[in-house]
Amino acid sequence: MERSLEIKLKEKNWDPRMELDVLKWWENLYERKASKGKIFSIDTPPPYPSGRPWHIGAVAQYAQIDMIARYARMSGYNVHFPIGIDRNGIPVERYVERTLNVNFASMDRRSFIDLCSKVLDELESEMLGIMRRIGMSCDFANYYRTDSPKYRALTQSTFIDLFKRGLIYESTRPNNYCWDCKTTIADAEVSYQEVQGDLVYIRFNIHGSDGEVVIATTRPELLCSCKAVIFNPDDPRYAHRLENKMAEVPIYGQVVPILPSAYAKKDFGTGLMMVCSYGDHTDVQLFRELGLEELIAIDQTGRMTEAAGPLKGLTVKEARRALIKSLSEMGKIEKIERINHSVPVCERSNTPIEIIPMREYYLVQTKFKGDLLRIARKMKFFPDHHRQLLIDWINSLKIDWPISRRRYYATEIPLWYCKVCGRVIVPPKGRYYRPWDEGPPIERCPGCGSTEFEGEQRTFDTWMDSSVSPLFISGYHEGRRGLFKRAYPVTLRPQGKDIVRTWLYYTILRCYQITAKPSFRYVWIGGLGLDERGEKMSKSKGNVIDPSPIIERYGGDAFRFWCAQESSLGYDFRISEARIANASKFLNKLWNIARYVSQFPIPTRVRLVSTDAWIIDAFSETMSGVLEGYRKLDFFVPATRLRDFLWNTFADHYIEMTKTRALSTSQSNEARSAWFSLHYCLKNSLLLLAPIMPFMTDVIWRSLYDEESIHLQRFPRRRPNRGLAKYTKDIKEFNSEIWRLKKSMNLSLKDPIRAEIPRRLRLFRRDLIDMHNIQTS
RNA sequence: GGGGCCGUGGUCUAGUGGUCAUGACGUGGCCCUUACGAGGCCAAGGUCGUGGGUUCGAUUCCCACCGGCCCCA
Repeated sequence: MERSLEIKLKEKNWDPRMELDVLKWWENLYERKASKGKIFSIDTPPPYPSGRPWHIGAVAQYAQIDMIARYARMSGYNVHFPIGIDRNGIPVERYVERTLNVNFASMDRRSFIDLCSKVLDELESEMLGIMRRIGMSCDFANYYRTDSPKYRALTQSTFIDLFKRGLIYESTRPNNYCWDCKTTIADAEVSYQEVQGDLVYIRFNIHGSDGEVVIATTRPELLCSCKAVIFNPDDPRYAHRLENKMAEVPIYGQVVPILPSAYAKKDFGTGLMMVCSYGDHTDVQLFRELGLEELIAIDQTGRMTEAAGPLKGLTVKEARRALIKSLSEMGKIEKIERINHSVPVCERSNTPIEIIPMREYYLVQTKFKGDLLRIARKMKFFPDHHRQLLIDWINSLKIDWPISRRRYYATEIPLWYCKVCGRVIVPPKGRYYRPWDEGPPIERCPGCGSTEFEGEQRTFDTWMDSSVSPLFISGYHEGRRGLFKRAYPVTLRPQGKDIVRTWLYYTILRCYQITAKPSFRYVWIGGLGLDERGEKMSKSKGNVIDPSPIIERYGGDAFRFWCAQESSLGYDFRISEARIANASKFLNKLWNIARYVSQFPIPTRVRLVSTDAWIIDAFSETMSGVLEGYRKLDFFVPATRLRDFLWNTFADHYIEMTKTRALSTSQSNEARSAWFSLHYCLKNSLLLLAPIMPFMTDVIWRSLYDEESIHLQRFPRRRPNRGLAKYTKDIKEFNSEIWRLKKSMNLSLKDPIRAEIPRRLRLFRRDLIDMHNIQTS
């Protein structure tokens, strides 16, 4: 039989538009061959549609999560890869307020909810479109929404359970309050911003004497709520001298104790600190410890209260300015310093938060710290060192989790109150309740028999919803005997390191409270996508990159390959179009390697020529590194190892060394051995690259090797090693040497040259002679 | 103030207690070489942040410092 010289891959270059046909061909792919293996379930992060464009770093993370799913499938697991969209909470409300110029508080609740829902639908479909386009293999047909009645019913059911078990309580205590969002927020939702501010040095008279003390503060407007002054007991300036003394607060005139406390920082300001309700968390702590009586200086609109006397009705900023003016007129200001300090802000609106006592519901969490630390140590982390992020956060918890919010687009707290006796009505779990819009599930109050009820107006912190995603995806709400029994704990939680203290922490807490088990076996923590200079992307900085045009230009595979080879697991990575463009060159290289190989028949039985045995060994060596990288769920390793092998060894050296044999028209063993090895390396490389570059590998695979998709195949196993990989370096050096020599002699690469083949490379003598057209003596 | 990560040719990035430290981009030169010019070959370019210590030997381990990023208070 004469070998046909036909190249099976017709297109000279890989065109990303070819991916669109592949997408169509893939429809219902995994239904064709359901795996019977063990369940590998992935708690895919439900992305939050909070605006356009979607963060390109997030898209990169989803691409990597898809690689995990594909790797697990090709390793024989029965992969559960759901996809949901997180639609609850403040971000969308703020997006609606901003883009449509409305305010939730001054709108009909139902209309506002409709607006949010509509906006979410639009943003959601764009995100789903991008996910499909980059080749994600999650279960799009059954995608879920966290604002669906089914999901919200689950959130409410878990709340009802915990409420009955006494893990939920209502209490009035100082809380982070954002007057801009008009709601309480949890510590996890507070971030810090470095700002310039005035450090005001205020003179206080010492009561009953002529002496005075100077106190530095950045919050002079809180003077009215000052209830104590503290100094550090180790501070020689004040110890003994100020003990048992009282201070007179300027303007307001209250006389307050001067007390020793380790909270006073000796080197800040004058070392004296005024304790007010409430400037920061230290104040909260001190009021509690010293048993001081709080005075509310700032109200829920961010304005000064009655207690502030002449400042009443002013905003915090106005009050600060006005107070400084009065103090200085009275000669009570020693000096004002400009300083940089960090202020706590609401992470949604960037507004400085105020600490205001509010009545809110709390979920008990502090007494679970020990259990959660145990779980954190038990779960396997990829990479391991990111476990510390979780442990540090758990250790830093000091108060229970405030879970009620005064917003609209969120899951409702499913409670009613009897208007007469105030009894709390808890509904049976199982369905979705909206107490602001519907009556309670009972006719009469079991306490007093009244028929008048009031529905709870507040909603949940959105993390109350997100934190039960492992229960939702494993079918907890459909009964504990079916899927749930096999699919929980969930195998893997993949997510970004920026939401360890929220999503990861809250999930572990909530699922432990409900199931008494860890929610995951493995936790995979990805790094953050930064801009090309290594800075965080943000709309205000103007350095965001829209993923859509980039993916359209370079294709899903190029995008995926880029993000796999961009940085190691868990480390932040930089994003720039130039680097994506560069990564895409490898696709073209692989395509052309495959084109070249595609012209040869695929022999089954051959006696390997030593050059061919060498490349198979070199490939085996690459493969073991690749598989190890996959086991660590770190795609940097497989991507870079395979790129390096295919480009810098297989194409540059092996293909060139074997062209004479491979392209001969004979059916000799020498030719067939080369064909076998060319196909062997290509075929197995395709399998190993399939999770990273699902489009092109499948196109090549189906053109050359099989009618069925590459994604329904198993990963290759290692071959026995003949120990020839050690020659790789020598071969490359020898080839370089000859190329350099020819260049220095001004010869073309085809021209004959006189040279000796080193003894070390005698196994490859024939091929080296043919490759370089060497004339030996 | 505490914690984490990082500092490698102009830029970005691997990596290792031990021969000439990886690769990419960029730069310069050469090349129609039976897949690939989105390519091939060759070349220039580095005191592996600074200082000290452990060691026969450190870019790698330890300490301090400087610088960057992130998180927490």
